[in-house]
Amino acid sequence: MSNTELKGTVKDIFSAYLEQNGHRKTPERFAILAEIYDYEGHFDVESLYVKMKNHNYRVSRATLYNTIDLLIACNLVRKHQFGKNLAQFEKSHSSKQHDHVILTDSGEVIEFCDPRIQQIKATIEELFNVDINHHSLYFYGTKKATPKK
Amino acid sequence: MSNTELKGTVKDIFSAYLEQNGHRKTPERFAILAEIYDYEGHFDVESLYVKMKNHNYRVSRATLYNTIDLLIACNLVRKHQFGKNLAQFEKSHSSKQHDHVILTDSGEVIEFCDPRIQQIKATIEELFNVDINHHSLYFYGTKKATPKK
DNA sequence: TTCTTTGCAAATGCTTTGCACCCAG
DNA sequence: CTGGGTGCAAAGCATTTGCAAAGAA
Repeated sequence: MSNTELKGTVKDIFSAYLEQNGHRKTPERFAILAEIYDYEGHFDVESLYVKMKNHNYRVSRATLYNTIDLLIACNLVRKHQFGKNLAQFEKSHSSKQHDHVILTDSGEVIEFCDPRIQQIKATIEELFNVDINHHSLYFYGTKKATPKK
Repeated sequence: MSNTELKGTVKDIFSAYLEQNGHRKTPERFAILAEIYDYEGHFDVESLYVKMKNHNYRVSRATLYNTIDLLIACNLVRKHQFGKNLAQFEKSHSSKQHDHVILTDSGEVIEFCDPRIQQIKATIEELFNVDINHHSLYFYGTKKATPKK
């Protein structure tokens, strides 16, 4: 699957979401979607704002926040708060479900996958009679002084 | 173990931490520690501020933030960001390690424990050669419409 | 045309900072 | 004494809101 096809899919999902919820399909919304899916890792609103300015696209921060909320609502974007006051975001469609290790000294963020999370999720749903929509798991730590043997 | 003894222990831990790090043992710091350990669940800075005002203790918000940072540094307090911009805190000493389920419709927070987290933690430490200091796991969901059978 | 969405700027609200005074060591 | 700590108020900064103008349906 090429990147172009992927983007097409994502655009369709967003388009369908907007339609089903009586929101208008404005060029700003699709331009923002495209810029976000151009990111590889995490980004914050300010960085996205600058990125679009550099691409000569005129958007207001208000519209960015507004559109990101819509994208979160249709699961195309995920929001993170790595302990800071600055919200971080990342695309979530067709990127493998993953969680994060944050190195508190360097600020580095490592991604990982562990299937046991899904088992815990199933237990929680059963135990508390809830439907889990999504989760976030962060491990905070530091690099070991001793090298891996 | 009585609550009084527990508080004594906590006070000693904080006292030792302050001493070892060249911080002064001010009455404000211990008063704030006591108020925080009087909470059962989560709290935010504003609520703590009001609580201390009501107990006729005069503190500034600046001191609250400052002291909470110290308490986090010696693992007596944990910080949470339940997706909001408002930081939430809770005492962490001798309260069983637990994680949270957030019901996104009602805002209710449920606590749970699952030993599999520790297994995942061990895997992560080995895999990435890191020391994990702590973690946070949040499940976001809603109550099931159908009642438990 | 109608009414949502946008951009801009002002407002909000949590948190941090500057500074003079205070007090623990 | 001395330098870190405190209260207070002002400043910072991410995010939200108000409003007139734009444009999707």
